[in-house]
This record gives sequence, structure tokens and C-alpha cells, in this order.
Amino acid sequence: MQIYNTLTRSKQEFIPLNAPHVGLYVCGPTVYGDAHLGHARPAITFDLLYRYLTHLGYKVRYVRNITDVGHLEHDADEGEDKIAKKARLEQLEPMEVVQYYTNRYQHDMEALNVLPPSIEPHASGHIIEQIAFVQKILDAGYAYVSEGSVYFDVEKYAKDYHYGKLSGRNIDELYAETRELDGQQEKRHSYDFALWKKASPEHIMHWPSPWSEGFPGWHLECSTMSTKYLGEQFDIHGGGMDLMFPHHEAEIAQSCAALGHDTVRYWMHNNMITIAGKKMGKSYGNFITLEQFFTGKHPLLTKPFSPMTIRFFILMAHYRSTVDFSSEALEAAEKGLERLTETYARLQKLIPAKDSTVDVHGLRERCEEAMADDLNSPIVISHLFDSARAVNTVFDGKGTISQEDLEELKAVWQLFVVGILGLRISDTGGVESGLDAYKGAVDMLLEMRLEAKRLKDWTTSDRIRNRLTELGFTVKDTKDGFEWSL
RNA sequence: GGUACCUUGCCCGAGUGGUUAGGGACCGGUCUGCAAAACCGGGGACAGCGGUUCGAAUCUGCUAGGUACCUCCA
Repeated sequence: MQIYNTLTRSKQEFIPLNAPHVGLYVCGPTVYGDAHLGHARPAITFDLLYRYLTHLGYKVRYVRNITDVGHLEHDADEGEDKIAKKARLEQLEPMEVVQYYTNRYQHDMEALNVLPPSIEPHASGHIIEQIAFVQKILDAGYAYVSEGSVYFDVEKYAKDYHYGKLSGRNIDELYAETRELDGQQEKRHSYDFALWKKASPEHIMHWPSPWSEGFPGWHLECSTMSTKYLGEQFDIHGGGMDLMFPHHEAEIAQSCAALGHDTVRYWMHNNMITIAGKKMGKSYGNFITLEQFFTGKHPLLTKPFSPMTIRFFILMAHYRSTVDFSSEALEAAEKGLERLTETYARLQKLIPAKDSTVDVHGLRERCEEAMADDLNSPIVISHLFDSARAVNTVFDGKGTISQEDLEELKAVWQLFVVGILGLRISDTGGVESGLDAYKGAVDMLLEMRLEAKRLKDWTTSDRIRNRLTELGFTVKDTKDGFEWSL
């Protein structure tokens, strides 16, 4: 398959280092607040990649971290740890906050049908490894200790390696731009970044280290944990575009400094979700949490949107494009998904004929081709819609499909809709299986309605349909029967 | 200011130098007790101005508008 590698700014053939094994690392959430729509994007993008690589036969070790230490708050005077601040405000143990939001994150991800990663390591659980990593960088001569903190020596590093190769920045510009910042007396240069930070007295999340009682720097956990679980060289590192600089650039520098070589072979970055053209983010205060989408409780939402609608909405755009949120766009996605879902249910009921009048050939190949081209999910979806037309034509009795074609079509839908796009749809159009009695009862009511219709007893037939509609069912008459969903 | 990127029909959103993306909405038709769904058909587009080319939405230059990163951020 082809993958767009941010490092080379081009699509490249993906060749794993140790096939059939693939190492995949993705930057996970900082657990100090509820996940919003922006968090769903990388989760779903790399879930798609994970599912597709697995489909291709690779054995993927997917590592997605939980950041629970180290990130600094932008307006905090003393560089206070985000989680510590929130914890003090709410009078909770930091770990209690971490656990609370981790649980909620995982709950949201499950709702979005995002598969759990193979390993979900916490930064706080890898302090020892991070200290060792800092020591390695110190030993290599690319860091210095200053008043209990350890800083990465960007200038020294830039002499031996290419600092800025991922983001396209160069050190001279950085120097010109960041010299204005104050409060950086401990550092030799403003663009140096912390590997280990000495904790201030009011800072409650801290650990002992050779340099001070403190906490690891912002970028260190990813270098440390990716190396620990995927090795000194691994295949793919993913994350949001906003992490390219400084986070991923710093990661590259740290890893090269400590190990003497690059660790990541393919860098993949998903684009942002915007709202009215602006990036949706915490600092803009314009984000909508996933929970709010699911409940519809937000002024910008006209109604609740199911997790699958959110997932489908995100998959309808290519992961490297920005996607603009609006209630209208989401409603359009919802209707599209509904059409796909209903067609899927009908596909299960089709009765094969001697031969096909509809053409379903090449669907599998076209879908595979789209996926292999840097995960082009919108194209996959467009092919599925094309074949939906064929399914509905047969369902309407206006065409036929052979046994062989039908089986192929079912298999392709199962593979791409359910397996790769990860759309959780049931074969009864929304009702979970295992409720046979309940389904039987609804079927019986509709059988009675059918009988009433035969007798032209429209009063009874409408009464049944109207009552079912009131209860939340959707009833649709078909050529010689009915179908329903909840 | 620096760097990167974007601008497609009413809306969302793909795209290869020459052939229909797709979805939603809309209009017409078929089917139907009604409704819903489905199917068939339909219109419309590539920010503006130049250039390269037999031919450009697709390559190139300029202009306009917008976004992201440079500070925590998916």
C-alpha cells in the first residue's frame, strides 16, 4: 500500500521492517478533560489503518499512549502540570482524575467502534524508563543539567543531525522567533526543551530522579515508550498535524540523540476538524465533546448524533483534509449512513437467481485499490454507494443476482463496511441480535397489518403503523411485505 | 514576520493533464390505498488573471481570500 509520509512529503510504498510484523505508535490523549470531536479523528484514522493493515495480513502491534504527566499549561506562571492543577481545583488525587478521564475516553472510543490498541501505556507508569532515556541523551552529550532540570541542547544536536526535518523549520528561524520569550533563564537557548523538569513546591505530581524531585518533559514519553514497546526502529508513527512541531520534531531529536539514528520510518498525520473554518480545540474553546454529540446537548447541535454517524462523517473525508463540522453536514452523513445500513440489511435478504442483470464485478478490487492509496476511505464509500444501487435494484425486483455474485457482494460488504470502515451496523437495520422474541412480536403485528391491508381495512393498518411509529419504529412497505427498524 | 497548506456545483466532499466521483438537498418520472423507502432521469463546478500544452480543475507564475504551526493542543 501507499502511505503519505510527512517526512518526505510524498506517498511511498509501505514496506514493513520485519514483515509480517508491523509496529504502529500513535499519540493518544492527555487525560484531563472529556474527549471532543477532534480526538475522534486520529482515533478513527489510525483505527482504519490498524484494521486495514490487519486485513492485509500483517500482525500489528498498535501502541497508543495515555498522557497523564508532564504537559504544561500555557498560561501557568510556573509551568504547572496540567493534571496537577485540575486535581487541586477539584480536590482529587491526580491519579483519580487520570483514571476518571481515561475511563471516559475509553468509553467514547468503544462507542465509536475504535478497536483498543495492543498496548495503552501511561507516561506515569514509565518514569524509570524515561529517566534512563534522559541519561542516555546526557551521556551522548546532547543535554545539560541546569538547576535540577535537564534540557535538550538543540544547537549541539543541530550540528550533528538535521533538526527540523519533519516540520521544515530551521534553527535560525526558531532562534529569531523565540528569543522574545522570557522566564527561560535556565536554558542556554530559548528553543531548548525540557527533558526533566524540577518540580516547584506546589507541584504535586513528582518523582525522584538523579537531578531533582520532578517530572519528565513534554515530549519524552513518546520516545521512551515507542522504543520500549516497538524497538529502536519501527514502522509507523501517527498523530495529529498539530503535533508535528514541536512535539514530533522533539521526539525525533530525542531518539536520534539517544540512539544515534532515526526510529520512525513513516510519519503519518491526520488533519484537523474545524468548526466554522476554525480549528476545534481546547484553547479556542469551540469544541464539542463526544458525549455532547451523543446526547445532542450543545447549542450548535440540532439533535443527537449517534457514534456511528460521527464515525461515518469522519470517514467520508480523507484523513489529510480538514473537515468542517456543521450540523447540516452531520445530518447529511446520517442520512447517507442510514441508506448504507438499510441496504446492508436488504443485502442479507436477497434471493439469488440463475444469473445477474446487475454488475457487481470489480467492487472488491476498486475498494482495495482505494484503501491501498493512502487510506482513501471516501472513495471506498463512493464505491459502496454505487453497489448499493445494484442491491436495491434487485431488492425491488427490477433485477436479478446470481448466487456467486451475491456471495461475493455480501463478503465484500462484510469486509469493507463492517471489518475495515468499522461501521457497526446490524443485519436488521438497527436492532441488536439476541432479541428474537421481541423481533417476532413486531413481525407478528406487521403480519396482522399486512392481513388488514389485504382486506383493505386501512383503519387497522394505519393504526398499527402509526402506533409503532409513535413508539419509535420505522415501518416501510415493500413489494410484497414490509421492513422495519427502530 | 517565518514555514506549510487550502480555495471544487445549493451544502458536504473525492479527483487523474483529455472519459460520470460519491453523499445530502432540489426538480421530473416509476412504484404505491396513503406514507416511507427504493429505482430511473435531470440540472448545475472547479477563487481571479496570465503562462506551458493539441488539450488543465489537475503543471507553472502572480493576485485575492482563508487555515494551521511557530505556545498546551488530536
